[in-house]
Amino acid sequence: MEYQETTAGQPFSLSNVSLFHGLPEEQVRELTRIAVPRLVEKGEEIFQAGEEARGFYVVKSGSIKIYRAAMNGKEQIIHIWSQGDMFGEVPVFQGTTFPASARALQRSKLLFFQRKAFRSLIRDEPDLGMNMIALLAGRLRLLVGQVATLSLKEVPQRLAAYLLLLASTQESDELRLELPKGQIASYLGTIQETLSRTLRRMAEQEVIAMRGRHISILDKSQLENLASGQQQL
Amino acid sequence: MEYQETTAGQPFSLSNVSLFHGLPEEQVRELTRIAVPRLVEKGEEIFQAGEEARGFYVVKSGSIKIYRAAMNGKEQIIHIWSQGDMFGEVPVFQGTTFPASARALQRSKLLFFQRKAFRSLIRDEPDLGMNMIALLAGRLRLLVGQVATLSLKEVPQRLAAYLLLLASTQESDELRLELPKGQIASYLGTIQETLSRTLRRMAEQEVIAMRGRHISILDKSQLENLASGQQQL
DNA sequence: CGATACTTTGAAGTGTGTCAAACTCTGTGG
DNA sequence: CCACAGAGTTTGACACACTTCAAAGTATCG
Repeated sequence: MEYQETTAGQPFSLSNVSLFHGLPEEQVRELTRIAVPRLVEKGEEIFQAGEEARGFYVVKSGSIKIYRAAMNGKEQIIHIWSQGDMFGEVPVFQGTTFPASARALQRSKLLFFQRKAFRSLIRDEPDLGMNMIALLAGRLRLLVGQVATLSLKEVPQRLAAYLLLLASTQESDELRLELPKGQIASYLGTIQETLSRTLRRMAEQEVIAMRGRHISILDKSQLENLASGQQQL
Repeated sequence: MEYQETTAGQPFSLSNVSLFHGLPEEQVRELTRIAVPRLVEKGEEIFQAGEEARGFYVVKSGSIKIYRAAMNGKEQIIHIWSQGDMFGEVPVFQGTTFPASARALQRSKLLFFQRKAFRSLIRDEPDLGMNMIALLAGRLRLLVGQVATLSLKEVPQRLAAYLLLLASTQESDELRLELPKGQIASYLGTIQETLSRTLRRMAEQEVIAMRGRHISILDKSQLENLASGQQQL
């Protein structure tokens, strides 16, 4: 029996992975040859920050969190990747260890690419190199935004921005939170309790309505004002 | 009369720039041909976050801060670059606008590389592409660290880590702060007053001694414990 | 249906930001 | 070389956003 992903199994092919986009058929076959499948269970650790890396991953299905943990138990989620995204690529090109840890948020299928094999592919295929550069640049943009957000914005602003992001991703003002709220808090750089209280305040002011993991955006323009800091909660 | 930089004019050549490291003589000449020199005064704005980019820069001398500003006047310094570093490269490869702003911390000489010209060079020279990938990966590592630091560590921990970084860079336990303390605060994700108070507490506990912009590390192991969070201030 | 994971709420504590004022360097021009 | 202006720094009193700790409540899944 085939494994069933929580996220309905959209068709996956290597040529849909943006890292491999536009590559000639022949190169994609070569990539298929060197890719090593790996199945990880929900909650399973994939690698830890500081660990020596032997290669990187592409997500075939499921979702993976990239995070850093402090000794006091708090953790900061750096990013959440799902189908078609790569992760763990930094030590393929710079240094030897992973800068952050990775853990499966649900049962996920991964493809592992060995450092050496991949580097030799990239040498022969300039387009693959350019794809990689564009992806890394995009991640820099994201991370610069994250640094600024964490340091310059307060929790209500960050949460508002996050809800608007979800709305634009899901193309609807009726949102379904795909993650437990504790994980969302960790992504926003805060804790569960604070997130809960902030959501309640937003609901009290009728910016949103909330029933469990379902959130309705009632007043989008106010949410936008909150996100940009023009307005206080 | 030649312009005099505050940082004594170390010799500069394109082949010392890590982006261009290991390139054949011929390519370096081509780079020299397309590079446009630009002189910026202390405090001068080079570009703003959100602005359309036409290319990126390499620092020939001086120093440049990359930062994001909030409407309330607070700013977060993302990085400070000096001789041999590139900056503003993200929109060359992804998107069209700068993710952050850039301003000269002192009179600086820059080299500007036009987006289109550079992209055509990189297509012909795989080594240049690999250098770029390695540099971008290194920046991702830095930024991941910064996100984690801002969210997981308190000001004393961040400051301790910063002082240790300075000590290792300057290869001495007698430090000189190259920046005004307000700028350092902005880099650490806090404000001048808090930085001042934290430094005083460190001095009171005889972890450091401070005279103006000169700081002596008195107890390095305690500073390391502070940085790792094993110890409180 | 029961166990476990997740979420909410309250009360109290703490680190950091804000505002305002005084103080101290630093470099420049007289 | 001194005086001065402006930038940079320190300090205090206060406010407040956020975390911590603890407990109860609610979903969720096998």
